[in-house]
Amino acid sequence: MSTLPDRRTRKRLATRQRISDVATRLFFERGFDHVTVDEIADAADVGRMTVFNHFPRKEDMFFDQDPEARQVVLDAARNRDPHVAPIVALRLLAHRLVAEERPYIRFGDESSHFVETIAASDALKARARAIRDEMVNSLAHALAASVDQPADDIDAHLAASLLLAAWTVAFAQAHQDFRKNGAAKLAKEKFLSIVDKASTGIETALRDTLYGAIDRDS
Amino acid sequence: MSTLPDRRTRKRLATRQRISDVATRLFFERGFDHVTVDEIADAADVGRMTVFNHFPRKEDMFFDQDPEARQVVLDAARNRDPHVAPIVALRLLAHRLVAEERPYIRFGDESSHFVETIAASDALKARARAIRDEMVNSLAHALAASVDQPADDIDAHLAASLLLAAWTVAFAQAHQDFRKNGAAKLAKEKFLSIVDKASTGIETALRDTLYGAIDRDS
DNA sequence: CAATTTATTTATACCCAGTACATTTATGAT
DNA sequence: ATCATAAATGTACTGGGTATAAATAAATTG
Repeated sequence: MSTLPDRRTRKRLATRQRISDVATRLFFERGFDHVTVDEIADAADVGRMTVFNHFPRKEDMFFDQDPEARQVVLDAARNRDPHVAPIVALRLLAHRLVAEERPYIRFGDESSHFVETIAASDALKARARAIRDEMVNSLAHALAASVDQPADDIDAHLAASLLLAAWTVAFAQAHQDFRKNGAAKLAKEKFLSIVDKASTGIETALRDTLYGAIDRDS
Repeated sequence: MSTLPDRRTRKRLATRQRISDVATRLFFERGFDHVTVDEIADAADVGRMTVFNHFPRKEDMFFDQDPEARQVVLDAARNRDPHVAPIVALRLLAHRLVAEERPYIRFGDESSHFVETIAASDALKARARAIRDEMVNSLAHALAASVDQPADDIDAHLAASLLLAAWTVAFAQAHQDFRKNGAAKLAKEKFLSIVDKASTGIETALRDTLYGAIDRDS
């Protein structure tokens, strides 16, 4: 399948990884806003420009593994069981991700620290919102495509927007719950209960569309 | 009621207004990112520091009349008819605001240009998202207070988040519609149809809570 | 293996938003 | 007229991000 990349590529990836690791450590230790790019460059033993080569924005070092997380959601929208309505498929995805304890929907000390680091930084909060916005758009497109509708279909955008809003609230509340009780199990349950509550409502709003109903012709 | 402010205050407000006017004009002419704060200061004939005195962020000059817009929504949540469920009250507010053609929910060439200027600038988009986020929080608090629940009530947060997500989609789609057809009337109808569709769904999701149901004891 | 091309790293110099701090100037109060 | 206060301003700085070009290392070609 994947052939061994050449030395040039290996070194590039190694450098990138070293920068990411060093940056993550510093961000976690001292907070995003209190670490400068110059410090990261020094600590990773590379030039300042090299850092910006690999990470156009400082925030990209923090949200490094975000692309994979997005892909999981988009794949679920694209490869759903055709007998299950898109909104339902995404609700089931939430259950599966929580059950599998994926790195981005997990409730533990590490991910708590992650969330708190974001909360402490305006720049990170802004980037998190931007990522969510981009996610709304790509999810809307994926949903539309999954029912053979044009990419700018309004109901798809509405569904994507409401779903991600609900997930965001659920995630925030579940983390708050975890910080309070320290019980991952309860946090998970809280997360899913909010997702389920919102999903059924969104399904109702879009019940007359292709997103809330099962395809008739399959 | 409001007594005439003293000269000091009058001058301060005048300076502020002059900066805001000059900045808005420049932003509209050349795009937010292509106007520097120094240019604004020069054009308004004030020192650079004076600009930052009145507007801590460059973006604040653009979203100058935002605070009033927020207040309208919060007031509606607080002073609703007790026989109408909060979510319904906000749906009715949307209808009223559109009917009254409030500056922030209007569909015309001017507001189109406003929207396009935001779309062309990452900084403005980021600020718009931040404002929406703050709005979600204050609306959640207002909703919770309106039914005598604690400020961090989850259902209130869910309602606020879903409602603003829906409004945002509706606003964006209606503006897209207006740019395409140039018909304000159709754009209004599109806005309200999306708001209504989403609101009924949100109401369903929260039908067992105080936000989707009429108070029993009134 | 030597020569050449190509990708990566790096240094230098710059732009711009935003902050800290000190100073001046205009206004209000006594 | 004097004093206190608030607004406007100047200077100097921090830090993220960009443009450009030079240096270095790896791949490719003859």
